[in-house]
Amino acid sequence: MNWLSAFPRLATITDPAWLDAQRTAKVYTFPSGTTFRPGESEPEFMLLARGTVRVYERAENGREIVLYRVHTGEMCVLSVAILLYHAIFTVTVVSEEEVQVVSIPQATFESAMAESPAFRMAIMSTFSQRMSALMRLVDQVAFQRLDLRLACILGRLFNQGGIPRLTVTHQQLAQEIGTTREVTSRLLKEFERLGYIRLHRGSIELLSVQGLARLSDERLM
Amino acid sequence: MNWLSAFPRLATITDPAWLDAQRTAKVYTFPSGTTFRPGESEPEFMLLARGTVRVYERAENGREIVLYRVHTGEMCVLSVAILLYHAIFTVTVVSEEEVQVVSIPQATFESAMAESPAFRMAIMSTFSQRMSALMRLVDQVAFQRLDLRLACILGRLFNQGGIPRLTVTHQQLAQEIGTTREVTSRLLKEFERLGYIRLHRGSIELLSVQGLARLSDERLM
DNA sequence: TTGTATATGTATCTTTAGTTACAGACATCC
DNA sequence: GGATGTCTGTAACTAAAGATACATATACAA
Repeated sequence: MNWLSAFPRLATITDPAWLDAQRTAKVYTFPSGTTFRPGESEPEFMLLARGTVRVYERAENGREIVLYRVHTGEMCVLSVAILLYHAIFTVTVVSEEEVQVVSIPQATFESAMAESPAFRMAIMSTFSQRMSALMRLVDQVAFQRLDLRLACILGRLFNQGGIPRLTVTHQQLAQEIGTTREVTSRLLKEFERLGYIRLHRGSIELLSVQGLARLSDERLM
Repeated sequence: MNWLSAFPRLATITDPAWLDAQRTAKVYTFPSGTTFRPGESEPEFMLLARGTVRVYERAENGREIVLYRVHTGEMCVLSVAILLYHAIFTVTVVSEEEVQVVSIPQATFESAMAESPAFRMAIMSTFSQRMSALMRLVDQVAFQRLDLRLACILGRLFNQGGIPRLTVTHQQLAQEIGTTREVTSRLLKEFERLGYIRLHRGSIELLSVQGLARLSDERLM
């Protein structure tokens, strides 16, 4: 049960049904860029032991918007909704790096849900967080201008990375916020003109945290 | 337990903990237009025994967008998220008609969650449905033009009503889809010009289902 | 070195949506 | 009837975002 260490919270749960479920788990490794279509394969409960996956919607014309990410140590609520309620999603899931996916079969997952209160709570907690994040996202997309949303994303990414240099293309940023590459380039250029960032091929350098923050902090992240 | 009849699914559950919770329930009646701020009052689990409430986000400038509605016989997942995880929401909830709200205190709700698998499943099912609806909403807002979204809403409302006459103001429709009254009026006028609807003061008459459908059916509801 | 693929820059134009600023219509309550 | 409030119509303007159409630039590989 090597993978368990990625899930500190779940690792403390000692209910027999959950321990049982652990034993039936299979661990798969997928390379970066693997796409998953929720509901296509045999439904199993999925957890992410390593890496990050991006959950996004894609429009007919190819534009995309990121709904949220699942990070190391998090659970996939989509798989829960599909398992328990045959929910249907139009989203795509793609790994952003090499990922280790833990997969637990329906039967033992359902036992764990039924018999382990702590496991249950962990699942529902994730549901609840995703819900509230999605609500905020609707608000942002409906009412926030693109430049502010872009500044937000940049701020968050710089923050996560820890270093003042982001390895990301304009296209990727566009797909993050649901617009096109050209629009993103235009906005980024404007940020550069204002002295907040410096643009390089394939990466962006942070010059002024304050500048970006002035834009994005006024609005909620 | 008069109110139970509004919840056919929950009424069939006979687990003692849930029966217990039922006994601790209080029923309140609120007039149309009552607004609730999730997280403001003492957290309790809420169900809607009668009426409809609208859950929406409001921007600083007053514009609003509807996230979803809770109808008679449905449960409020916001109250669950707040109860169990102290989740924070920026949404507003308002009754659209006189509503009967069933309120169950934290203690007995948690027992029911812990000890009644069927009750649990009902809750999680609602979570799962709201999640998938919110994801589609993000997609719509990000990629769908306003006229299509308006046509969708009109189609749905005409359908629900059953009659070819809708009692709704342009302002209300604007607040449904996150835009302003003027824009809505413009779009409606265009629909009228195309012969799909006829506009009256405070109501809209359906002339051509096909017309609206041609607009909205191409895209998913 | 010469392709080839990817990434970016940018100008121009169009479309969509939001804003401003009223005018007029209708409803209701004194 | 007159006052008041709500609802609708609409023109004119602005702003934001999307689309089009290339020109460069860089990286990497053959």
